[in-house]
Amino acid sequence: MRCRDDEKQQNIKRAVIKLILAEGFHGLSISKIAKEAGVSPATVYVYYENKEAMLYDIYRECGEQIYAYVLGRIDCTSGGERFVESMVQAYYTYIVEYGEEFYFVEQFTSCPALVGKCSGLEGNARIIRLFDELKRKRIIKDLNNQIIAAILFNPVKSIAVKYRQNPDARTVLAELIPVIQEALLAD
Amino acid sequence: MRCRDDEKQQNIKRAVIKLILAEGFHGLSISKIAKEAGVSPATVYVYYENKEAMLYDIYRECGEQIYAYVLGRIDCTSGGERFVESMVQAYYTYIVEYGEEFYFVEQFTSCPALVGKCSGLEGNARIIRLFDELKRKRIIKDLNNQIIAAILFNPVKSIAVKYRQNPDARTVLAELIPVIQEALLAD
Amino acid sequence: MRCRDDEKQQNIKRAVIKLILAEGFHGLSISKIAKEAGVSPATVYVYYENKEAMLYDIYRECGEQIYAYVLGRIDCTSGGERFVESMVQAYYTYIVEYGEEFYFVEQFTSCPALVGKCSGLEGNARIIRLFDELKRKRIIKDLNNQIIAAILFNPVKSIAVKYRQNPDARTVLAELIPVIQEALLAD
Amino acid sequence: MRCRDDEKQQNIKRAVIKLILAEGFHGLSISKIAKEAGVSPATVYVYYENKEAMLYDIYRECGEQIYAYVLGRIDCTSGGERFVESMVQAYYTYIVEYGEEFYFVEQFTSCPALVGKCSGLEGNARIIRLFDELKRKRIIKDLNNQIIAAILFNPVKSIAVKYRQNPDARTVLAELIPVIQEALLAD
DNA sequence: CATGAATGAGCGTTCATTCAT
DNA sequence: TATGAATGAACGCTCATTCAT
Repeated sequence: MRCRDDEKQQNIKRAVIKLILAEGFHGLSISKIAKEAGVSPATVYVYYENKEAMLYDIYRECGEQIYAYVLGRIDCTSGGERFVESMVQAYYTYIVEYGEEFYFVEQFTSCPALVGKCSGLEGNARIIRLFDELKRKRIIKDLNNQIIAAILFNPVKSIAVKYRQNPDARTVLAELIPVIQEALLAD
Repeated sequence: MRCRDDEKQQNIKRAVIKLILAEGFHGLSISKIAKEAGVSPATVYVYYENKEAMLYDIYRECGEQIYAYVLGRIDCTSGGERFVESMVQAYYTYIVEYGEEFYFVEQFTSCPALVGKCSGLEGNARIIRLFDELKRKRIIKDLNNQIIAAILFNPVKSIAVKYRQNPDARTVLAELIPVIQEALLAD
Repeated sequence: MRCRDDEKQQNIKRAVIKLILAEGFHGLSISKIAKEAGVSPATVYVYYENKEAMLYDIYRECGEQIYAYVLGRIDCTSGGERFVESMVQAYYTYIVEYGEEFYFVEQFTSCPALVGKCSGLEGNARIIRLFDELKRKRIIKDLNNQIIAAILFNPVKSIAVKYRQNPDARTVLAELIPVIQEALLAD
Repeated sequence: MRCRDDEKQQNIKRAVIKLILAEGFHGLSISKIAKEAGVSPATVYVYYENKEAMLYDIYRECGEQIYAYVLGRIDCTSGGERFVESMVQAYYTYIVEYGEEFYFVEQFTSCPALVGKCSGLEGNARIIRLFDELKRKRIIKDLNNQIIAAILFNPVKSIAVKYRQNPDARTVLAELIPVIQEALLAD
């Protein structure tokens, strides 16, 4: 018998991510996905149980990828300032390099109807543990984790979005880093 | 074609906002809207040219409403600390009181396919002018406006979303305010 | 506004009945029905909630029609022999004249998956009451109603089916009537 | 292509018969059959040329089985009354014991679109020959064979269906037997 | 202005069947 | 022989929109 082709599933995943950026969750359809992925609509159902499960699955993959990317590039051993800087840089680089995945996760996350049916990401728990550790070591202030995450990620995100493919972005980022450092790091 | 101040149009608008929260932009349909609003599908087209125009229109209304709400509750005359505090409080209160409108705007905004076809909101320009003025008065640091906005709004937003209807929210908010003040206010 | 067109619903009904005879319940599809009825597939859903409900509805109409037809042509006032004769003739004539409706009901009835979700026909209760009355009057034997109905209807049915459009049918029917009379009538 | 006496083919056959009872001919699909039979969809095509041929084949097997079962249990040597009684008992027992097969044949038979493409069953010819012989021996009346078959089989069938798993069935059957005897047996 | 009817196009999904192993 | 992958076609149904009143 023919064997499950991992490349086909990758094509489908890529098609979904690409189309979501171009047309949003509304405007996404199985037949568009199939056409973009170069397979038959029925083939999609070989790899995913249904559309909803497919989106959850891809969301999970992309969501975890973000955390893995950032966590893999953080420098936690050279003090708080370096920690913030490396985190911001990593997150910004991720958004620039993986824009499509990023926007997929963004749209999915900001839709309560979608994210509400989905359990939290594993990567998020890892970040929280990291924050707790850094607080214990008195590297960052003893703040609510939600606040830390919000200050650390959201401004970078909004700059990355606004300055998409604008060379000034790095300058703005350089301006942002000390602000975050001042806000989060213990004296 | 328009007939503002009509109760029917308000019903339609409310229906859209409610359904978007419950089911997302995907899953929204004219017939669902009509049913929820208690009108005929054809009636929707009396008030809006088509579905897309309807969404843009409602987005614009809701988006401007946020800025109007917050700008109307900011205290700009009692120093930077009070400015930050009043802004955070106003934004948080808005999200709690107008959750449906907030999520509608959030989802719309995070969808490039939608927001890309829409010009910026007027309220955003007013906020930018306010920032510029506060920078000129040396009340807030001379930072990129995108950074200021991101630091001011995004953490509040993520707390409001996470702590939805949780009484601890106000405590967390109180913790957040000094962090933002430290980050943004000129010494 | 445009008004619901009763003729359209009749066309749909006729299309269903015709197609069921030609192709069976399997092989029946909304698009075939729509084509045969000269309407759009979507129009079918103006008149029926869904395919299943449509079939139940048409089944009920056709089923009751059979009972109404036969009950309207029975001669109950001229003794048992005339009763049996008139019943047999009426039922046979119905099958010949309304073959499509008859086969629709037959197929529906013999499918447990379909008929099991459907409550009994009103006409059946009327027939049972008639049997009870005839038994009380000692016109027919005091037999289980199921037996009476089976002897009265099933042989006619199987002859009508086998001799479809064959002129010998009437001869065979004439042969059948006394057999049924002997079987059911009180001495 | 065939490989009779194979357990896989029996599983497929059983799956078809079971599913037809549960869901009707509409609602039957190769993949459901395969799942129920514990084989791959492709395997079905090893044993049957296509879906239609499979149904015809199984119908033929089940149809002949009924005749074989009943003919094997008839007592033709102890007079007409015993003949009718044994026939009724045999047929009833078959329906109770092989309900799934019975309903399969019933549904198939009552669908002109299916049965019309299928030649008559061999068992039917044997029954007809038996009737002719009994008529020649003046055991049963000289009636049209269709009538005999209808009176002999259909009432039993309708009682078996109505009284499915109801202990009263045997009582009703006992009531039916003399009626049939009176109707069919020569004086 | 307001409507329920009407629709062609498209939806997500499953179909019967074939392919490659 | 037996399989899971693969598919174009079709499924039942809903869509955004227009029509006739």
